[in-house]
Amino acid sequence: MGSKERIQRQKDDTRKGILAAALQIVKQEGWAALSMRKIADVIEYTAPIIYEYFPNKEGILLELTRQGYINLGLKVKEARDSKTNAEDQLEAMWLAYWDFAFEEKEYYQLMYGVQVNCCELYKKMPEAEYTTDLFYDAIEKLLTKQPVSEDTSCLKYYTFWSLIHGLVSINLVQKGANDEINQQILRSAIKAIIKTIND
Amino acid sequence: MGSKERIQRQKDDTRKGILAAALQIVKQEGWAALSMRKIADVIEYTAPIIYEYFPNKEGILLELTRQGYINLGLKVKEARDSKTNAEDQLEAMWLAYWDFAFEEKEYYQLMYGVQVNCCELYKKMPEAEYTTDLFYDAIEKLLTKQPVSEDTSCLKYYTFWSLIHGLVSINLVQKGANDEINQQILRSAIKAIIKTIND
DNA sequence: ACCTTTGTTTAACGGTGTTAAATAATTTTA
DNA sequence: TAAAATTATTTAACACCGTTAAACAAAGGT
Repeated sequence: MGSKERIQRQKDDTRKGILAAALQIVKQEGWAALSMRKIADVIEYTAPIIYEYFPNKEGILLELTRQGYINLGLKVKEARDSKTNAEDQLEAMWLAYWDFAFEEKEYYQLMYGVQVNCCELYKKMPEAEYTTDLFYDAIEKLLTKQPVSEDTSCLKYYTFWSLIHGLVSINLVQKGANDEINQQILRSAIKAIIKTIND
Repeated sequence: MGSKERIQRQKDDTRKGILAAALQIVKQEGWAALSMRKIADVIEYTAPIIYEYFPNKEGILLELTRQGYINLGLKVKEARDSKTNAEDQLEAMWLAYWDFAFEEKEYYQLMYGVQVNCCELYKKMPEAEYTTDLFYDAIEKLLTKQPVSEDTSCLKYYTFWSLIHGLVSINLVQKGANDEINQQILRSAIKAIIKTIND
């Protein structure tokens, strides 16, 4: 009965199709325009069929969020492995984070933007922790004062993240900004924080 | 005919009532739960009456945004005037900005959060520029290299704003964070940026 | 008292997420 | 192969949303 597997494959395909359709709509019309019926139109089904694959609309968003975190993690890891020096690694990692935010704008908005439930997100989404851990490790390598206190690395991590996330947020909504200035802010601020990392 | 004025006063009251009702609903149930019909319920009218006072829902949000910018401007100015030293002024101003974000959480979310139209916002909202100008002035006072180039102060302003806005955003969605750590990040980062303001 | 203007509501349109019931297609069983 | 059971899919409906046009009520002016 190989038909069982064929059917399963078809089901997997429609599931992927739903996610792809959602992303396509969002890229064309933005998050506000995403609706179950539009997704159904794209995959050439009617809306209720989607509920055979996802519990509800939020389930779709959650899955896309998960994909986003996995992709971001890969990019950041890749950036780290492209350098040997610890400082260069950390800088490259944040630049990769930055690039991801704009290359995968829709994903980033979903992951850090119009979030609904956030407190419970980290529990449901271990994938989100992976990227965080990468940054923590990189920061702790730069901390000379041993043993590294949890508070110190946490503080440094949040300082970095705040700056870059803030810069990203501002640029995602206020498109008019100059890209050169962004790069200047980004690089100089990262260097400045790295410099003061052992204060 | 003093009744004309009495009627106008009543109209103004219902207009304020609409805004107050909207804010009340948002504070109780969040921005996602705000609807025209709910507002109507609170002010004890039916929904269409709101359209006598605002062109549409966005009009209400726009007015609340305006109020937010005015309030923020006042708070920041107040903070500036509480100090004499230029460095202390700038620090106090950003701390006031920070406090506003959490004291008036709903306003801040509206002003910088789930924004819809942003490119056209600054044209329609001169109030938004007031606060920006305050910060620009404070930053330029600290710049020793004269004449002050537009690019430099812009760069410094965005660095500050990114950091603080990022920190605020993260804390508005991820409530679990420790407030002491936030204050530590905030103060140390502000001081660090101020220190490197003439690099 | 009538007419006009103003204030307010009711009803409706097209849209949203979601669910239950009805139907169509497929597979299993006799 | 024909009937039964299971699965896939759709239709119809519910309650909500923003918004608008028409109907209705109340007040004002003549």
